[in-house]
Amino acid sequence: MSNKISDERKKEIIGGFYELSKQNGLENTSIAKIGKHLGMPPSLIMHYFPTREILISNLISFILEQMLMIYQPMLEELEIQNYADPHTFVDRLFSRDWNLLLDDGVFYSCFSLIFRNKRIKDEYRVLHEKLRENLKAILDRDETLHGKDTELLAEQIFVVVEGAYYYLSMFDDPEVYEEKVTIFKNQVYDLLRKYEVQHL
Amino acid sequence: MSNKISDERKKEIIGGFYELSKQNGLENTSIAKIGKHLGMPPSLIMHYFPTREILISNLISFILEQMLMIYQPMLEELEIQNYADPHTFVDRLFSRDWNLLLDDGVFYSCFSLIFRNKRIKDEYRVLHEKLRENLKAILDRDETLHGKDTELLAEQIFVVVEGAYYYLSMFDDPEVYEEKVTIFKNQVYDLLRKYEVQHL
DNA sequence: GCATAAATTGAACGCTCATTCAATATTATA
DNA sequence: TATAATATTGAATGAGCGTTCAATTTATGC
Repeated sequence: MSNKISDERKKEIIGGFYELSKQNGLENTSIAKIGKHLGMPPSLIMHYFPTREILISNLISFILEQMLMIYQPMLEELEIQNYADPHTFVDRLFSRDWNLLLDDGVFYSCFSLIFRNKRIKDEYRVLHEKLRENLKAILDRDETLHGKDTELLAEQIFVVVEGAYYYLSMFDDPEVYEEKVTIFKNQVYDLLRKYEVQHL
Repeated sequence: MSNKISDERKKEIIGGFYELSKQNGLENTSIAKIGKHLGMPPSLIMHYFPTREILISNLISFILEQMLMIYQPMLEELEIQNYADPHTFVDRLFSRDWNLLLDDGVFYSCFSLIFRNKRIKDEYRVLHEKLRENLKAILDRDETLHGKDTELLAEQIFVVVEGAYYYLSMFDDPEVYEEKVTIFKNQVYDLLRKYEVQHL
């Protein structure tokens, strides 16, 4: 029911903003450049996003929505089988799938804004809590983990995943990269195993 | 022997750059603003740092040097006693000490540049490798860990530390913050214990 | 103390920035 | 079809940006 043209244009603009930020960096992407890229005057962009701050705020919402998409295939599986293998999900977290959804450079540029903007910080925190809650939901359906503190386990798994993402982004050599991925993946498997074993 | 005035001025400029970036963000800190802050014309800044890129490059070197200072008190202890308790060091990593040395906002702003600048990426990677090597050196002097893969252990410890730093920066409530710090600290203790136990 | 080099100044450059505004074109409503 | 609302245009604004340069002050070495 809501205004269709308006919504489409907004999506288009945020998409262009994201694309250019990916190429040239967030700090080098001006409203004029977005306009040129999309073939529209800067004034049209400012019609939909009255200030640059609002524009950035919307880019961040877009980015955080993208992040949640890592669960997309998992949720379908959950619906069909009422179960999803935690190990498979961990593999997925460490695969390149996430990079396909979201550019790391843009992500960390936006992340660095949390330190001077409380609203952005809150938005990031909520996203990270959602990521953990979703993992907890997956863990809760695994019977080997029944009765365990899956909230704690999800927290511990994700802190390794996030540390790994951060650290691995410094390595270009695919061989070294894969070697390190294996280490961190095993580190998470150990956590899962530790919880499973306590059950016996 | 080297030029004293020049070196002092350079330090002063980088210091001012860092201070203003802390307050207003890296992307909002211009050469003119640094000049005004330090009471010198922008042309003097450009005399010592011919381009803004070079200025940023030097800021990053400064920041990474600051990070290594987390080891300062530890190295003295190592020299005196030829031993440093790994648990004490882990506590130190999770304390606020690191935040005193370095502002998180500036740190992550600079970090986000690794994705479009290979030289910065390399510099960050080298720093992180140093952090791990230093921890390995501490672990190697602990007899309960003798003969163990301390390189792997250091890697696994730091990935938790780095994930924790990232995630914890989203929490302002001191109570929640402390609760989560405890979780991640225990996670690292578990890693240490796991390696120690295997020894018996 | 004089020559040379280094440090410092201040004015100026062209460019890009986010933002504004009034005018026009398009679409929706009645 | 007339009217109102929305979408789009293009030109203009002043401020701030990184950078250049020639001139001047200060320090250094002989």
